[in-house]
Amino acid sequence: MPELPEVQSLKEYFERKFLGKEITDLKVVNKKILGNVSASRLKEKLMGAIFISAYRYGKYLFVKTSRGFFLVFHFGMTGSLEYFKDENKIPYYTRMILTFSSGLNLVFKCMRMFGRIYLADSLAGFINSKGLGPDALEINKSDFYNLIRKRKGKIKSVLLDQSFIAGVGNIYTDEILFQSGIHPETRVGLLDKRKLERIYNNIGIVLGTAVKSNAEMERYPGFYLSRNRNKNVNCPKCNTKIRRINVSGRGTYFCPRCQRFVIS
DNA sequence: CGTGGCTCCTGGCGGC
DNA sequence: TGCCGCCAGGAGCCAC
Repeated sequence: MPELPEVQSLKEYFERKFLGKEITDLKVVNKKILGNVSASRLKEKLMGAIFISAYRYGKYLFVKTSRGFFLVFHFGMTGSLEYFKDENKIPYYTRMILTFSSGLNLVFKCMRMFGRIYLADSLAGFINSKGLGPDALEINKSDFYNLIRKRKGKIKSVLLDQSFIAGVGNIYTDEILFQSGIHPETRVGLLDKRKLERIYNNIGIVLGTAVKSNAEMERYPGFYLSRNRNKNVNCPKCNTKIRRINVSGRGTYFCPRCQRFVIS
């Protein structure tokens, strides 16, 4: 589930906790989480290094080291960061442990093993190698129009595509389309400029609201659909029963009254 | 080349 | 009670 807002709050967590301390040990608990680097090479590169700054792009967290290269986290569906001090209190699903000179241990945890850790020499090079589009909070309106005009298919599939814009996942796509009053299966070619503008604005508003709420759903406004995902509740705006369908293989929630299907 | 569908992965949960 | 199958969902891969 870590989409842009969750990764932003992990970035801020990383900045508060793990910058400026020397790395004294590294244990890869499960090698499956390694993307483009072996456990031995990762250890060799990181031992003695210091994390000096953190960046987020899309759903990726980049941490710059004192040696110039970056450690990159991708959290997949269930990835997260935690720390422990007491060896007896290692979190569940710990896949990698980084120990600092302060005695603090940083944990990359990931129940479903979709998360990955990479090394990168540059931000631009890594972003390019993944084929990521512009960050969802950085793209300007005219670029958004120009890029979406080149796309076909359903609006939800396009918003989910990280090569279109980076950072929006399943839950926030549903929220953006709910707040925009647009059916998730609407073909993008059928969206007029007014509707595209509504979607563009809601990308910024929904993600911005989530970031400000530290990605804690219970703090989202009452008229947000994502607060009650999976809970079989009615539409917070019109009290119609929320429907669940499949769009590009993803569970999709929408209000059939607020988000009417458009037929060509 | 763009798009859609399948697959990976583990655990929670509903149904029988 | 215990087991089966579905669902969760980010993204890589492949077929068309």
